[in-house]
Amino acid sequence: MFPEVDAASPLLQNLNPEQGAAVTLPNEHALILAGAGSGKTRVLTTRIAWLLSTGQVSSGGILAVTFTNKAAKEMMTRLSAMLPVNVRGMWIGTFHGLCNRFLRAHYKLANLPSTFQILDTQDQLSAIKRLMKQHNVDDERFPAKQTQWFIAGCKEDGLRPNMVEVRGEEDRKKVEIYQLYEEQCQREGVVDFGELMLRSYELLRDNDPIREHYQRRFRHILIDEFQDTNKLQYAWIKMLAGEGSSVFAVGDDDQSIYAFRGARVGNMADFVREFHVRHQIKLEQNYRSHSNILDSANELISHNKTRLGKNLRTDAGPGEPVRVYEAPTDLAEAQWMVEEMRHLVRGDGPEGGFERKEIAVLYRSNAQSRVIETALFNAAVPYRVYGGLRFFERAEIKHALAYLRVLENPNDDTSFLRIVNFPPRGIGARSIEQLQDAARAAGSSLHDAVKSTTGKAGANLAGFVAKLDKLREDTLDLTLRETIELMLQQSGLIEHYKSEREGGDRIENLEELVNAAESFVTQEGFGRDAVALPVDELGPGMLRQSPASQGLDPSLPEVNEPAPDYVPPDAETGETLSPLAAFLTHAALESGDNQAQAGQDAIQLMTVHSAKGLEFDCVFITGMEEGLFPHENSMSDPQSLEEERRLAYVAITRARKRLYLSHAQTRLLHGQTRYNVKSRFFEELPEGALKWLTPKNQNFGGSAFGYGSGYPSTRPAQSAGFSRESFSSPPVPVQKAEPSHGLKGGMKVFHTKFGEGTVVSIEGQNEDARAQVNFPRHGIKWLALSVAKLTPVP
DNA sequence: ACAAGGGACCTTTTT
DNA sequence: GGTCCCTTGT
Repeated sequence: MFPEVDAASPLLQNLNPEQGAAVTLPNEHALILAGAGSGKTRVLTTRIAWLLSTGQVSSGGILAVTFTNKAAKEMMTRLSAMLPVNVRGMWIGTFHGLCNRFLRAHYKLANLPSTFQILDTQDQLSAIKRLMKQHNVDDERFPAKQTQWFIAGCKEDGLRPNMVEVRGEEDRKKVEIYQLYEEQCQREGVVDFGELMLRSYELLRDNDPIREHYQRRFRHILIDEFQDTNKLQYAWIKMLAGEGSSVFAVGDDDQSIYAFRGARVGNMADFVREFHVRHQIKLEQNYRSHSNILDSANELISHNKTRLGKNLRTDAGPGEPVRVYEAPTDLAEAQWMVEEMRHLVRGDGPEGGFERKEIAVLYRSNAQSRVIETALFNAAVPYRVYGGLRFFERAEIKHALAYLRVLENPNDDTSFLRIVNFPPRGIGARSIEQLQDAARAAGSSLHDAVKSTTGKAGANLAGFVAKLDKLREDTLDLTLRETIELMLQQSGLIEHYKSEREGGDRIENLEELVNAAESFVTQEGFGRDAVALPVDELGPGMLRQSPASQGLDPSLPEVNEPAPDYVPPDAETGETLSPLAAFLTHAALESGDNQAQAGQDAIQLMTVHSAKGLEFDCVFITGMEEGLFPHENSMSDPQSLEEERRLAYVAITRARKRLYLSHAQTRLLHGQTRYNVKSRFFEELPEGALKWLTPKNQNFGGSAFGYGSGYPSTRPAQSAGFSRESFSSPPVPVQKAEPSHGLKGGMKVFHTKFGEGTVVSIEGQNEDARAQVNFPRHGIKWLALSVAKLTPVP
């Protein structure tokens, strides 16, 4: 009688055999190795749809976890297109979003106030700085950034202060700060991102009825991007997986690029071992790229030693070769690219015209985007840069949110400090110090300590708090929109930015905040993630889903699941958050879209990291140079070098039809000209799939310093002639004798470490070039020009 | 109290 | 080169 394959067969129609096998696996733990472009999201969503439509589980019995809000949304959208199911009520979301939901439902058991707010990375850093100042921690020896990294790292490993191994004085101090930080957060009723995970995990671990309840409830746990899970997330999954649950983990070890933030690829192997996984399926059929691109990716990644092993294949045919370009400078690289793009967009090549939004420029680090932006800007080509500040991270928005947070929770000292003198109202550092002393003495929040302050400073502070308290009262009966509007007026934010010269954009953003709140309340049905679970969602009503009663397609089968014998106490109240609190949570968990002009047809610029999961017809990977890609900080350690290689693999597999790899001989970085050798990754690509647009080992004539004094914005584009095969003409003509570094004996040069010196002699060519330089203070040195930072001094 | 200027810093990023 | 943070000057 089960599974009802007939009912589900339309779902399976367009799947290849491996995908179909993955979707219809029995109710046991499974690991799906899903290569780039192999239809991973499709398999995940179809698996859920298949489980539901064959009556193996009700929608309440599914837990599906992703890393990003975008991925979670995508999953819900696709799922609701496949089945008439209420995805909003389902437990589909990000790790942090779901943990938030869980903690909201059980805030008492988790020892949190019902109004707890979430600290983002910025908030966390300022909280740590404040704490360190208060306890006179030497910020030379313990930089706040490093402390933040330490605390986040501990939490990712599931370690509370008392569990951290202490080896030496340094460690002891760090742990002490960690301890103090925890106490501060608890006092203020705030949690950071790591805390959302850790506290959820601990509640599951320590509370048997709760754990057993959720274990019984979630029959199927599906994890996306499993290679990116950290130690704590893996432990959390283990807690939730009970006797009868099946964990369906989907991931790609070759795309693991987040080790630096705690991701453990090893979780995949651990999962297979600890869960006794019997079903492993590889999805190797790629539906994205032509084979020259895929062969390049396969060949490159085969140089990694630690792999589970996987080879992508395609039916799409070889397609075009991967084009490789070498430029004399980063500026020339950018200009060549812009010229190439113009042809691509116009479509005067063998391929038809490409849309601009189907062309992406990828780079290893954000600093590289500037030259490219300059070139695009000068050529009047529309472009869009990903990354950077997002909406809810902008200063003016953070200020506005801080006002709202203090309304919601007066004990939130981080927010209080952010706004106590913003806009300026005569409360300076001295007053704030006094207030902090008073608060510490009384063991209270800053807000509550105000009443015990005296004098002129006290009067100012009292005035501020009175204003806040009045605003809180006045907004009690208002809608979210009205609350925000009143706050914007009363806080003086609008007025302050009006008087500022550059304040126009900021005011626009603040107005946009009102819109964001409005659409949050209406469209978003205000905050799936932020609302505590209504009791029926945990009760029998949810577990014995009755599709008809929800207005759903009655063909979804009834599921016979045991009614829960236990309902968690917290959930009984059916308590929900105020719209304001819900909105604040939303703001913290979903930092908002990157940029406004999303719909525009523009060239896409982003780091390789942010390109993960995306695909484009045409991809330029720029700055393929030693020290940049692979990054210099990752070159010495074999492990991180492998991660760099995976990063390159991710970059290559973004391209559907056309791929360019480029590098420059010299590059202006941090205000210094650097001589870079082309990336070792070029040697790891199949020669047959490549097409060198520039001679493979050429030597550029002319001075590399020709542009050193500043970027001439109107440098003539190099590409005049355009051949049918490739749009590019050879770059700067090879002129002859003068070597690429442009150094000559007798020249005065500047070195960052050794200062000014005189070139004595030069030896070797290109990457081997070395110069003998006489430094008055350090003597005569031999310097490898590909490494040393030498700038000519006029 | 606050604005303007000097100096160190500088992978990758989501939540 | 650009940003953030701290110091200095009014």
